[in-house]
Amino acid sequence: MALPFDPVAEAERHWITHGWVESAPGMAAVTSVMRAQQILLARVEGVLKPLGLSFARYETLMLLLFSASGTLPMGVMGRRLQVHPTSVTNAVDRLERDNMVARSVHPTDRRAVLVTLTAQGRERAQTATETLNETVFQQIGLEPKQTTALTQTLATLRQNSGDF
Amino acid sequence: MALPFDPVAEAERHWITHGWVESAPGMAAVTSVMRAQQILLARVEGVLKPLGLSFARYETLMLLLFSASGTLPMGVMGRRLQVHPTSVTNAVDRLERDNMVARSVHPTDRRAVLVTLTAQGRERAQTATETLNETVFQQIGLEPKQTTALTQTLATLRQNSGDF
DNA sequence: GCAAAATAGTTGGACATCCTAATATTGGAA
DNA sequence: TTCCAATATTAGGATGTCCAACTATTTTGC
Repeated sequence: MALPFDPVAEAERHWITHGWVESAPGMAAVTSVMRAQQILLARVEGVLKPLGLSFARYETLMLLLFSASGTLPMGVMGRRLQVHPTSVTNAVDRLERDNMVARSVHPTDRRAVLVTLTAQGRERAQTATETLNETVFQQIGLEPKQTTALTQTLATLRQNSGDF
Repeated sequence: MALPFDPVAEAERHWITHGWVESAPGMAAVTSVMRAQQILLARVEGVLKPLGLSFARYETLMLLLFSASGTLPMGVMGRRLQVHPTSVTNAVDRLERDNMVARSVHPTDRRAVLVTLTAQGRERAQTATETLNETVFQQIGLEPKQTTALTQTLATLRQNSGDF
């Protein structure tokens, strides 16, 4: 038996009690997203940690894995992942240190740095993905219909926030 | 016209291409939650930063605001907020330095530390909430029905993950 | 052509968060 | 009483984010 106590629902009741009725549903939704992210991130990182990866670095590897040549400029990666340039530098530093990617100079623009997936990085990305698929993505705690509905609703939210 | 490019949808296509069909919906849902959280957190922290608050410290203040006496032991706060004891210590350190809360010794259990909301902290929490309500919670980018559906779906996910 | 502006990436510093481990104090149970 | 559990703090390490400044390179505009 679970605890008879949902922090989000309780916060929503407090919001209504304080007269913030119109904001209560939005607050509950935002708080729910925050908690769900915390739960899912913990599960994902629990899988990745033994493999020497964080979620940020895993995303970086997968971006390269999905690119045709396994090579992308730093700037492109930052924009695709929607993170600060320094975060890309940081992630690539660690991945390079662990021999999962390699840096090289862009042939026609010597300001740019190309990042290439190594064989080891490719293998690690695939191993991580298989484990994530089995232990997290195939059992996120929702029925198939709810899962797709969640993705669609969040797509609307993201689109209305200018995410794409 | 928005960009014709949703990173989540693209990742889902890649998943299917690689034969990870059964995991694709879950991956899309998890990635969507991650991105949505990033977007919402940025909006919330944009409001809170000028007020000298982070989201974690805001949640700490609200927890005290909603308690009957405005006073709670550290341990209770950590469990309610689901964060590590050291994070509570850190948050309370900052809030106490800014005179928004005060520490005191528990009258009957001298191991425990009580945290009390100050008048200034109460005022700051209310100001922050009013701004958040107007600029974030009342316009999260979803219709009312979608908003409540999102909250409910995430409640199911959280419950199935043992969140409550 | 050449100086100025823009771009790509890195660096160092400041912060926030989480974790682990160790510590001091206190409370409760055998 | 003695041992074990609980409460909170501290210190140190790892991660990630953001900002400002910096180098190197490329592009732009006169």
